[in-house]
Amino acid sequence: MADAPTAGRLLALLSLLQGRREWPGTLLAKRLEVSPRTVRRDVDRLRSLGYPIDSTSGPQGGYSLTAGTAMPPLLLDDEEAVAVAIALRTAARSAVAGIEETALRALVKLEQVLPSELRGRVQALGGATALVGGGGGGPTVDAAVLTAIGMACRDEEMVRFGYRARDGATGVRVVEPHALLAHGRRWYLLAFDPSRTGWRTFRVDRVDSPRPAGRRFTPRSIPGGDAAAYLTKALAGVVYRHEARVRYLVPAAELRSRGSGGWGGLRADGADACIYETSDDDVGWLAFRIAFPGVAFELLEGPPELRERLREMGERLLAGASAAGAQAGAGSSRSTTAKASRARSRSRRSSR
Amino acid sequence: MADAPTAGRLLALLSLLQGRREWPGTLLAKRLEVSPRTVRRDVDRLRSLGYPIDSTSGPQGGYSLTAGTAMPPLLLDDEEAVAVAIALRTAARSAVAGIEETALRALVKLEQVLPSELRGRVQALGGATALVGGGGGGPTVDAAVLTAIGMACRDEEMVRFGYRARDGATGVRVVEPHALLAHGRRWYLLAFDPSRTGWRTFRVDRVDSPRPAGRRFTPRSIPGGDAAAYLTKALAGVVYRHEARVRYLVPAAELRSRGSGGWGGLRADGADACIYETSDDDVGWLAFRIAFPGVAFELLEGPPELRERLREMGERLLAGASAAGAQAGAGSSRSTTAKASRARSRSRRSSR
DNA sequence: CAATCGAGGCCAGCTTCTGTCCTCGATCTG
DNA sequence: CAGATCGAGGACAGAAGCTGGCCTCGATTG
Repeated sequence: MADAPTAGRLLALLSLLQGRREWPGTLLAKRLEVSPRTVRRDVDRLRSLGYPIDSTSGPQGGYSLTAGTAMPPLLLDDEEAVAVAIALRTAARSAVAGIEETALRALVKLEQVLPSELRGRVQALGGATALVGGGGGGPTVDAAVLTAIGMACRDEEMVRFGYRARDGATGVRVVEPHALLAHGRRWYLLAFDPSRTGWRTFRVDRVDSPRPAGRRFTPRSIPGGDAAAYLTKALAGVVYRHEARVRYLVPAAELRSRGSGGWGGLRADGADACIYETSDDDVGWLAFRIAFPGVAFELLEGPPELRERLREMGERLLAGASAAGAQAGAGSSRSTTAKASRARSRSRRSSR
Repeated sequence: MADAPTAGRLLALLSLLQGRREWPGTLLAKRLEVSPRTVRRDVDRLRSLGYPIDSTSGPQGGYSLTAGTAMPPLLLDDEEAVAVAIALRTAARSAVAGIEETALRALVKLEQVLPSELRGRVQALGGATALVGGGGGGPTVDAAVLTAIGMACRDEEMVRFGYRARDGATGVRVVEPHALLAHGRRWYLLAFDPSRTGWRTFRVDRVDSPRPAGRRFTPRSIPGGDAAAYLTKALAGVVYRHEARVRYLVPAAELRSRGSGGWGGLRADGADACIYETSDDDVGWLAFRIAFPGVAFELLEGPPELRERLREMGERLLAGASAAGAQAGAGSSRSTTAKASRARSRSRRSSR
């Protein structure tokens, strides 16, 4: 019983139409094993369901799905689904500003229905993937952790996880998850902790193996009403361990167009320079962020460790550039300019 | 006529099930405006169509869509669709190795049906996005160009575009597009050029405003049968302007785990080091690629310009860290600020 | 144990769908 | 320009398929 011939055929038709631009009606009829008349009727049905289907007459005419006003269901094949999952994982980890939360929501939706075999492929591919700009280190957010929590948020289900507090102490929490918010490069979970009868924010990169606790809860209203506002307020009190102020010798727009300037404030300083203020718990990541644009800069303010780290990076470059190739390299010895020798003489310490 | 009540309801049901984990049958019945009995039948229908729907009995029971063996159609809302589109655009531009082509295919599928209003939002958000690792420069591939060509490939439709050849000469081409392939950080179009009666590879970043030429073609078989193999062979003859060989003082696996080692060959050199061979037309990008891992290295072989560029980068870092512009080449640096000199005077390594 | 909720068989009635006609209009090709 | 191809869509009869009631049964929760 219940094989729903028409409904299934409509889905198949949608799938076919998404795979190619133009389909002649007769071909569709053959594929769907119905008469051409029925195909025409099916197309009508889809249209009346809101899917915009163009049709052209004459030889080489046919049907094609076009852009309308509503999103039709996306019918992805296995490979495409894996690609979308991986793309969303990296996007959720802040490859692009402003879409993290939405990307995560879509990812949760996808992972819920992703066949386990495909999930394995996503793991395999995505696991090997480095974070964008990850060269400088910084905490890593596991996409699996994110989606697990995201699912709990969506389903209003309590979640249990291990948490490593800032002082290093670890413990198990069971909380009512309310929202996952990306702030800067980090993800925060805003949740109500019943055992402490209060709202808490958790850094997701410190969350360990979250799993549904099995109990439902009815959402409480967040103080202030807005999760983002609450988080901002909660974070305002937190000062990252290391702060830095940098002056770049290029206009602010230049930096922004290169994708820098996030995770802190960037403002113009005259027409040809700009000031970048940022902070982080991790000196390595802070240094990488500053050096990333590859533009001349001055470190106006910052902890000694940061200066040291930047020097190390610089000396590593000088050392590497001056290395063995000079004696063995074919024609590359020409480049011993005054600037280079001066640089070498300054970098006595070998890297690592 | 033709309102297809059941088919539409099945789609709606799928959409509802994707939006939440558990739905009680009675709630679904109310939402879909049918009797609970019909809901049960609809669930049966979906199951017989291959969608795995779990159900739990008892109070707080309900239906939920779970992972099965086939991908169900993804029903995204507008925001999610935008997020997916942007995520795929960045993924196609090689954020993750190995899924570029598939991501592009999915993107083509999505863009075909993306409502124009949403397309505008994708443009607005995606346009502001910098390329991954874009700090070092290198050619930019426009996602719109990619999808336009990708659509032509899929639909076996001839495509017309402006092309800037390697020597700088520009011209208009009308070709039969066969495959888009990502190689290293670049995209290549493998196409048959009827006006020259031969196969050509085009670098997509040199393609300008592609648009469908309006004519169809029947695909020819690619010499050798495999597009990827053909491209590899075609590119083997091409030597990039600048070649480099670098020795990193960390194991190869370490680099790979950080997302480096692409766009060239990476092989182990003993247990604690590895050799990286790569080439590029652009020295700046080459230098960035080498410096990106933030690991001690030796430049074994490379053009003088590359050494010079690496030194420049190193000196910029040292200069910036010291914030003493006295000998910096930029010349624009002003007097050492009190803050900066104070900071320098206390620079000493500290623990983490 | 009682209440809740899904599973599913059965049936009557009716809506809906399909295939097969048919004509008409658009489009491309020779 | 004529003919071929292909979509649009009306009409119709017969065959499915679908729905909403009913019912019983089993699982789960409190």
